[in-house]
Amino acid sequence: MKKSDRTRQDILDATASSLSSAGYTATTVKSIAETIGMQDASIYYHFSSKDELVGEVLDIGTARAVTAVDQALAELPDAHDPREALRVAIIAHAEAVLGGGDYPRANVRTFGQLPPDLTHRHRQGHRNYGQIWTQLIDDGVESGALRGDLNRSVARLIIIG
Amino acid sequence: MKKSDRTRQDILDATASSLSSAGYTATTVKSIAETIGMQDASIYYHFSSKDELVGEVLDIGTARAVTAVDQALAELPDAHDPREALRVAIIAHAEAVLGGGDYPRANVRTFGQLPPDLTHRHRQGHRNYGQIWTQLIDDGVESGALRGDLNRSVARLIIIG
DNA sequence: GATTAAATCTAGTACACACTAGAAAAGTCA
DNA sequence: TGACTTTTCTAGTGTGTACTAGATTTAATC
Repeated sequence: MKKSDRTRQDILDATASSLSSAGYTATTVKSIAETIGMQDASIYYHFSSKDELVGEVLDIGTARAVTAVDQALAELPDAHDPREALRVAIIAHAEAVLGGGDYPRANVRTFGQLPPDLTHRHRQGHRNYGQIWTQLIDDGVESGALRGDLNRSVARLIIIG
Repeated sequence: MKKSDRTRQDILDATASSLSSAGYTATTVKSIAETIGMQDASIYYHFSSKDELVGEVLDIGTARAVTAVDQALAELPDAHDPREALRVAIIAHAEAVLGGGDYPRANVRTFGQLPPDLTHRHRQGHRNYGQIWTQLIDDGVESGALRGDLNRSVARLIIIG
């Protein structure tokens, strides 16, 4: 039970690395296998398809971004300025995406190049993440800390791309 | 000599459309041919390879963006504020990229998913375009209209992505 | 209208890719 | 060790892709 877990992790790591630097198409099952010194067919003992593997990597990436932002917000004092909340959230997000390792970066790098199935499968995860930001922005507007006439969707887009 | 030019244009248009909406990988020679009611093999009478075709589309796209920005700048009064120049340039750029048709959009959509050869081939074109912006930003800084402590590379990145 | 040139089509090849089946090896534990 | 399980490998299949060769049709020219 141990060996399998380690190998599985190696596969995930190699996939995240390749996705984040080379994108979806250039990330082949063969190239992943080569990175960890395996035959490509052996990957399928651990994952039933390339897209299941990629999907898991992307899920981990969004989960990490969510965790990073949640944690940053949790560390705020109880009574905090909505602007301050937005500020630390933006920083946490940027750090996760830019410097937080391959998993969150894989999401950004492969955005717009995934096959329809994968795109659809992860829409929910993205919606959940977007929800956090919608809330932060709404808080800011309603408390008067942010201008009420800003386009909230656009603001969200600018922040999280 | 006439028929060929029209067909060639049709192929370019169909390719630009597909690239801008579906990206590089999903844009197959067969799908392009189908769009204009041809067999995929017939494309090769007009273009020697998929990448030559795609390359031409991308070249047209960057050329249009350059033209749009140049033209906007040319319409400024002789003595103009560097900030004003930057402003009209940004607007011209955004209009070209977002609403200026499939060719400029193809560049944005396929960014980061092109095969190495194509990426390399268009680096010069991108550099030239970036040069315009570097100049605009430098003008702004040197005339004192923009803050001198801003990171010019980052500023350029923010504007043109 | 006949002859030549241009343009497209039919019918393939070659290759890279995801993926499968079953044999072989490596690991586990009595 | 020996029986059993887990993991990996060898050797393929099928499919979609870019691309080619040569026949065939369509357009242009005399």
